[in-house]
Amino acid sequence: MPAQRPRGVSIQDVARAAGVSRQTISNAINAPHKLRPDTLERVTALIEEMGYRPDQSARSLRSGTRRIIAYTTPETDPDNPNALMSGFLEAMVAAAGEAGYRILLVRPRPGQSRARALEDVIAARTADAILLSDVLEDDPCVDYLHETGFPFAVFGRTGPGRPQAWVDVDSAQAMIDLVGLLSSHGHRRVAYLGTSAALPWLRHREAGFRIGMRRFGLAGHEAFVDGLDEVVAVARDLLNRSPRPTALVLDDDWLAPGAYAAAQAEGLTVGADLAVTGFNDMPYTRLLQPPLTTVRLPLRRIADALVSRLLQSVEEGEPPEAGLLLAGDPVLRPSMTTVE
Amino acid sequence: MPAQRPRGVSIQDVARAAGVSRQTISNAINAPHKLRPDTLERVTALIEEMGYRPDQSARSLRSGTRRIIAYTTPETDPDNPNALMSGFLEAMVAAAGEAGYRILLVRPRPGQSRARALEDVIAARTADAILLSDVLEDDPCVDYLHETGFPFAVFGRTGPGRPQAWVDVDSAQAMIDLVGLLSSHGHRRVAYLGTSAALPWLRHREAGFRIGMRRFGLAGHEAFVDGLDEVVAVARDLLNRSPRPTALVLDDDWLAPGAYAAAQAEGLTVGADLAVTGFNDMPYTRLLQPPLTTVRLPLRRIADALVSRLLQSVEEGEPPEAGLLLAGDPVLRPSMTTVE
DNA sequence: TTGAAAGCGCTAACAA
DNA sequence: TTGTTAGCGCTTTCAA
Repeated sequence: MPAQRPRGVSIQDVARAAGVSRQTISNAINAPHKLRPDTLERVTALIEEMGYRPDQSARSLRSGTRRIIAYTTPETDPDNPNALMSGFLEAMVAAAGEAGYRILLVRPRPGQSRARALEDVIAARTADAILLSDVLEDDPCVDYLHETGFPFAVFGRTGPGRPQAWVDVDSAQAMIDLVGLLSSHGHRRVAYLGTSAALPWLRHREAGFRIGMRRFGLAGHEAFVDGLDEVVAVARDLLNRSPRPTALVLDDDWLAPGAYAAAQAEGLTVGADLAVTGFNDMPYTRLLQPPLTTVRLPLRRIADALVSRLLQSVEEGEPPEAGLLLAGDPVLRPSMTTVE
Repeated sequence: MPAQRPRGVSIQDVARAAGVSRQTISNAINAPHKLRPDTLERVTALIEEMGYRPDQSARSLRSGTRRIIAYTTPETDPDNPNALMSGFLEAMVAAAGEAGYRILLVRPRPGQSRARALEDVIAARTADAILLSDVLEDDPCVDYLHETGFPFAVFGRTGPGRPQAWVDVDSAQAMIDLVGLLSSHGHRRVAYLGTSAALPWLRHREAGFRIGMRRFGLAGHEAFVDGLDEVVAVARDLLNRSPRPTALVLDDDWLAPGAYAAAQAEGLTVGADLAVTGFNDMPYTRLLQPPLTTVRLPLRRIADALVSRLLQSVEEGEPPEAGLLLAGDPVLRPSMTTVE
């Protein structure tokens, strides 16, 4: 039996204290220009003094708007918490906050599909818009949301012929740039170490690597790891191909400690005999010795773009017509080397 | 001018379709035992079929309960995003979800104090309870929340003589255990590398280290770094004291890559000539070569405890009387060595 | 520029 | 066991 929490000051209380109608108080907050300056000032002072804030629920019920963006948090493998999430969320909270929105974390209950959780959010009018990330190419959530017409946006990509309410990093181009950077540092033999999971963003990076290699006329090999334990062995194997590569491109920063260990085991010094590059600019990459050259995702710009699309959908009722691809920024650090 | 989003099916619609009153529909959802089985079944089927979900705002307005926990996200230094946050949030979302609550991320607006942001949450009746983390010992938010009587809980600690609605890791004990572990592996000379920031949890770890050193009769030195760039130099200096320490205890995993590099620069092999231990069990510690011995925080148990305290406050109106200290789990990995 | 009336969708309290 | 009534606090609409 939840105790009935004492309710705070209501619009009525303030109105009585000010000797005006409730409507005047409401206007002071929602449409200040409608009040005479002196009334406005008096009322505003009183609102501040009494600590009045409109009740969120009442306001939402009446106006039909919640000022909340629901974000379905991807279920993270506890072994590999998506460290990126904290940076992305961070950016989303900031971007949404500036627009007067807050982020509500929604997790499907055990056994419940993500689409079903979203259905709950929509039907219960919990949020004004929904944000998705970590979607697969044919994710049913995207179609479901599109059908309902509910405002949503995706961090990631959706295939052609599907709703294009997404914002993503141009991973392929970033990878091409990285290969170009290696080429301009004199590298000719470059190996690629990737993660074997069939995740869209990983495949885009790989594709970018291949394009870059062709474009800059470089030679190399690719190898993929399935899990933590394989990293060092597979990297060593890659470093032993002949002719030996002078650079090792990783599809994710998380592989870097393994790559560094492999180099050491092969008697190579990263940053001198071997260049290594990563992807994502995780915080710890700057602490590796030598610090890792990698690609930084423009999280804040991504978040801003997502929020602006979301709000456009909410306010105009029109979903965005095209996806938005933002450039990643290569970050040059000492793990890069120059080859004569 | 926000478009008036079409409202979905209401309780009225379902009631009409079922030929019963609204109250019966409400009861089917909130107090099923009050209905005759056949009525319940009929109504439930109809609810499912029509996709009816009670409007969150209307429900909240009427019942005074929001089923939301507000979490003020600490403002993260973009240079050092608290990678822990994602793991903690993850656990909180899961724990709260099981209790039927969701997490709302609240960030003070620029220039706004955290206490002020909390005041907004309370006055606007946005949430049923508030969760704080990263509080300092004399954090004004804690006193403010205590005075208001609003349900809240803290991940971290508050000083004696202050509200005790907190759950924390017993960092000191974990550190003592770690030193004990080193002692039992034959180590006699152990160095401590810490972060100089005056954060409570770091000071607890340091205190635990000292207690452990005394208790096990070990000798050693302490040194502190102020930033990223100092790590390797300070660690090398520590390794050069004579007699040379056989183990290096870090107050946080983030120092580990620097410690490994320092060892290498000194011609030492971590896991053979030198033991290194960390704190927090960040995901990448398992990828270091050798994988790092560290302390895992029981995030899920912390989250469960926080949620249960929060709900107790909400439901009984009684704040918890004592803090709860949970044990951290030392995780033994190959960076530990045995000394003859 | 201000005020009065209506009602958003729901559930608590009570009546049948 | 079910239905009726009232009203949570606010904003929209319309009238003064």
